[in-house]
Amino acid sequence: MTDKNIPSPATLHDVAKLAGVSYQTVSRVVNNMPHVSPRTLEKVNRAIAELNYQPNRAARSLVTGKSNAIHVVVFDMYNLRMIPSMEYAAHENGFQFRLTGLHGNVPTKELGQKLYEITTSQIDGVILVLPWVTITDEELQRMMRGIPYVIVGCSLGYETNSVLVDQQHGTRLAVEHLLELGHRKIAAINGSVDHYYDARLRRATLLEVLEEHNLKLVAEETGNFSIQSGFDAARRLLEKDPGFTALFCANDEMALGAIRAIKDCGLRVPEDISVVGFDDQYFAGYCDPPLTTIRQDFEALGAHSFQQLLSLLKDPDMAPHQRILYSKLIVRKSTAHPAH
Amino acid sequence: MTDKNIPSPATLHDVAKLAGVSYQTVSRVVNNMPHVSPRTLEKVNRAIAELNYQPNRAARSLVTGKSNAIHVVVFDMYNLRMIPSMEYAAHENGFQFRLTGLHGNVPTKELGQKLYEITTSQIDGVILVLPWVTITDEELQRMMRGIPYVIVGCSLGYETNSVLVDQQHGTRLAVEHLLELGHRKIAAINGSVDHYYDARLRRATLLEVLEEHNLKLVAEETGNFSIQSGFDAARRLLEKDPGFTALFCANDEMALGAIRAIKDCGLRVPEDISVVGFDDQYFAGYCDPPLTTIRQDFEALGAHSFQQLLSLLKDPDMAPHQRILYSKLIVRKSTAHPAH
DNA sequence: TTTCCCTTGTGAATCGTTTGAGCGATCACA
DNA sequence: TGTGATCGCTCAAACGATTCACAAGGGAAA
Repeated sequence: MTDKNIPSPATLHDVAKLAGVSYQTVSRVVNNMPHVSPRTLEKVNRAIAELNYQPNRAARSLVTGKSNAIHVVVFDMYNLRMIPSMEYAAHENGFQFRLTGLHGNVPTKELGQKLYEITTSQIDGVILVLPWVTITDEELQRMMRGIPYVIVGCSLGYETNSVLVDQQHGTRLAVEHLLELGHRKIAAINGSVDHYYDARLRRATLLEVLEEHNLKLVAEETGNFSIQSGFDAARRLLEKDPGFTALFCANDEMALGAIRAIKDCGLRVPEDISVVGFDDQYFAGYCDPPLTTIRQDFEALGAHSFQQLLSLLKDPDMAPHQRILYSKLIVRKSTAHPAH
Repeated sequence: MTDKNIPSPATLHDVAKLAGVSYQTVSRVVNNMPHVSPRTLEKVNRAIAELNYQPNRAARSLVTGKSNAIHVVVFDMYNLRMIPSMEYAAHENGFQFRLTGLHGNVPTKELGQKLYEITTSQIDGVILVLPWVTITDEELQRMMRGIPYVIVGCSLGYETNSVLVDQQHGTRLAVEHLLELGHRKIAAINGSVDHYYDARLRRATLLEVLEEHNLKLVAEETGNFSIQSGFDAARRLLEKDPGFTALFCANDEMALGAIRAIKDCGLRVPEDISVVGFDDQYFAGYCDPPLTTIRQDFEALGAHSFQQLLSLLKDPDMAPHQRILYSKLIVRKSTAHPAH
């Protein structure tokens, strides 16, 4: 009924007929192939514009085996902030953007199934946002069946294209900041070391830097990166009362929760306890006190990962490399000299 | 070189050969069509499993004109929190998830171009996350070329499938809460009424409720929903010093910024000024003071919008309807009786 | 005028499916 | 035993592009 008003999209033939050339020639124009005179080019382009012609992606995909689309696989929707920048970069470069989120701790087999579906969908490239590493480079490479891919957020070794933030550098900045302020009794709320690559690196670096100064972590709890878990973890730390003067939190959300817990105990931040976060989430500058933290540029992470995929698409034989971004220390009001 | 190890995906023919039947029969099996004997079904299924067969989406798409995919168009990546729940629902139901974000204030023509590309890509359905309304129902309907779609976040009238949150109800809750506490001098930081449907409704309802109590807004500023803009707007309000005791903010981010500005002036929240936010973002319960706000269930919004699209896909002649979600008041510590 | 290249058209094959038509074989019923 | 109907399966034609090889026509250079 209403369907009558909707003309089915124009095809190559329609354009050809209107322009008075063969559909072959139209195909040449559409694909920017040589051997077409300016005059016919003009005619064809006008016909294309008039009919509002768009090549049928399915047909094109079928014969070329390509799709002009990339697929992003995100685990636990780990850091949504990367998504818009990836999406933007993809469309800017003429690629469709497809997304799938994996939930919970995905076993390798299920991941394999998902990747099989994706890699057999004529997709041009894949970005894997992997917060952990329960998979080897070889396994992944096999699963990807020759489709170009880049990994974001963790490293599987130098043989794999990846883009990541140097967690050791960032953590070092945070810890050394606390040390310079004079803190010696430092506690931490870490993320799950078993599940998160970043969490593991941050924790290891924390211990390493302390060791360099002949110090030990006075206490430690683990959270799941949520505000609530930071709150709970800080409560546990304070109950044990190990007398720490500074608290290193593996992300801003947990730092926010921790600050609430500290205040609830009648202590002040930073006078009694200094708190550093990680990530510089958009609320970090506006909580109370404004959070000293390590800024990670997630937008850049997303944009770079697409760029790397794009390079790989253009030159499939490109030597794999890792792109490392560095984070920086943002000093605000949640850290100060210890009272002593 | 490495390509040798990657077997090209199996086709219907491969499966057919292995199972010893014709490829059309395999097609029948794959598509759960009747008229296939249990014995051949069994044979074919075993062959499918053995070859790890996945139908070629492009080929299927080409002939059916469908894609088993939905496309979500988000303006300004307005509220990312809806994305994961949409994505999840889509994949749960066997649909691919494609995403495009539109940036800035997109003119209708450009929107039309984007939608043309999308609707001619054999997509099954579209979800439009539209924060504003510079387009009419008819225009949109024409642009969608018969592809089923639902709108999220604003209403284009009862003829259009949409799912939205009742902004008037939520705003009323917030304002009446302030009035019940005894506030009479209320100021507001609104979102841009020209650009956002929600902002317009919230502002209008705010004025309406006040009017019902024979009150007027004592002062008003406009922000762009960012923390910084809330901070700036609050500064301007305080400079003018209209002596308000309560501040209505059109979202939590602006409320957060406003609280910072208020504190910077040496005033206290809620003792000197009560603040209500909107949305109940995840940080709202943990800022200082914890924010009284209106909770909007964005996850439900995303899930429902997919469900509505799914119903529409199953029955294209379904009568259009609007699905309204209600928000609720979350009272925390940022509001109190006025000092007088 | 001849030669050659550049432009364009012709024709056909191919990509991996879906889908309606059609063809035997089976089976119930009279 | 003859007649349809039904069942299980196969044939063959699309779907809309890309990508060959090849030939015809035109214009410019020799």
